[in-house]
Amino acid sequence: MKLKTIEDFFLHGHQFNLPGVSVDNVIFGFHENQLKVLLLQSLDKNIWMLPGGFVGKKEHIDEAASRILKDRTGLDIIFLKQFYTFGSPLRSNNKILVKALESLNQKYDKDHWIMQRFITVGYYSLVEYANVNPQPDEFSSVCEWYDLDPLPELLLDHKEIIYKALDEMRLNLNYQPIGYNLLPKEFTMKNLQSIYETILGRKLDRGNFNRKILSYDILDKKEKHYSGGAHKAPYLYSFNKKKYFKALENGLGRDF
Amino acid sequence: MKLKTIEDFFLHGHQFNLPGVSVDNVIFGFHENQLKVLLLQSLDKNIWMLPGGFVGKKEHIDEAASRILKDRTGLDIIFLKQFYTFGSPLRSNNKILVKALESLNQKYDKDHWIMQRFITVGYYSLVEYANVNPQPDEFSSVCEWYDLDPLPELLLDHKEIIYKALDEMRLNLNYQPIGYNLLPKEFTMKNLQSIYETILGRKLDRGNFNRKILSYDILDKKEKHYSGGAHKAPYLYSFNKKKYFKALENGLGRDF
DNA sequence: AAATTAATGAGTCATTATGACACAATGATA
DNA sequence: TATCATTGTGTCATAATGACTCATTAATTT
Repeated sequence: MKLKTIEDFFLHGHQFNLPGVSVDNVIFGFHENQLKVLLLQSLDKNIWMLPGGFVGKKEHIDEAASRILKDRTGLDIIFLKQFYTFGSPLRSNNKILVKALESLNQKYDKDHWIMQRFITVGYYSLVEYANVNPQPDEFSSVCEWYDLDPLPELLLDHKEIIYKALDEMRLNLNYQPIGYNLLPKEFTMKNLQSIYETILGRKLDRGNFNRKILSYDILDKKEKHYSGGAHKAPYLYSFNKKKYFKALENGLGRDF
Repeated sequence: MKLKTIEDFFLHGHQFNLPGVSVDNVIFGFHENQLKVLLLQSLDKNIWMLPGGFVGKKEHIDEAASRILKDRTGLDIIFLKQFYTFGSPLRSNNKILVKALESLNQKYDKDHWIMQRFITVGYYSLVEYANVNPQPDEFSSVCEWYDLDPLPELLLDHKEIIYKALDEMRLNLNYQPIGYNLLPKEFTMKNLQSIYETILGRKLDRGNFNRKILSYDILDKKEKHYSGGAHKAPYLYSFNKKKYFKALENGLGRDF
């Protein structure tokens, strides 16, 4: 089979005219044993949305995700995981963007790329709430942490994206260690357990959690004990950086 | 923070100019206890590549993947799984495509979308070798099954894509049933075991495999026995369609 | 027709992983 | 000094896993 005319190919039963590519970040924050998610409020104050943006011409999608994360949170180089790509044609013209453009007397005709529909590559990360100073972007008035339950009215399929990210993050607890960027250099086993419990949304048995985590062999036990709290002083642990990142790469045991 | 000019936004430290979106399918074929992968040979016969294509203007990316699968194999509605999105900027201008266009005196300037770099959403599927009649597309002369080891020289990062697909498919054996579209209505446990062994690339214990699969509760045991082979006749099984697709949706147990 | 053969069905058994729970030790607080 | 909540450690029953055994059986051979 040979190529006849280029139109033959492009219009072969389909309207080929490329959708654009954007990135949406689901940034979970860990605060007082609660999961929050970072959201932006549109300029007209009606709708919330995930921090996201277009992918630069010569930019790796992973870099675009990092850049957006940094712009919204000030955070650098942290664990960002691509979890799914959303490609429904209903993810069409970003009405918020179009509105914003119109309000500034910026108009683009239907063929301009900005008016096309977008494919969105989703990334998630889990960051320490206190380290973040949320910054709104050009299309939003507010950027802040929001409780996962209940979520406000969200743009397009952003609610679906958040739930999918949560599912994937939970699944991934069985394969990859977590907590390195969420805990101080030295921490107690209870601190770490709280993170797992918060993500999973359920309590875990203390003894069994201990056994499991220690079997991963990514922690160093300190001689020092924590003091300051009431009652018996727990041991302090730190992540063994080398083993942690090796496990992040190669995976761990399974199942919580 | 407010939007000043649109250029402000688009050029805010980055060259925004959208990459395009394409889909690449990694189609594994199961034949005589070997895994094959469907590849296309470029018109100039130098390089092999994965079947792929652009995403239509109003097309869901999942549909684009299905369409490409159907065009290359004639197969309809089978299990296609999105596994990763490849977004390196080095995935630039498809030289094969450009060459093909030039050879047909089709030229496009640098700004035409077809000359942009592409983001590729990867899908994989596992199909029955014998059901497929491979069809080359407009940019290829040959479409055929190729052994996984060794792979020929491949376009861009297509080798990486294939290995990633294989990894993901193996991981997924722990979560989703497989085999429905690979086996006749009635089959023996050995038939099914062969599929798992082929995908995993290692032998499994017969008794343990039996126990594990039956614990999934997706098979119906037939009263009839298989006859035709030498030696003791094994039971025949069939997938319980309802249970199978429920498990495909909700997941099964873990670990092989 | 009987013996042979090799794959099957159905188990056993040791080891490991998991979930639920128990209890003594401890260190701040009363 | 006694209290008390939390911690470190361990037990125990159950489930899951990996390696293996053995009688059964249907086609093939003798």
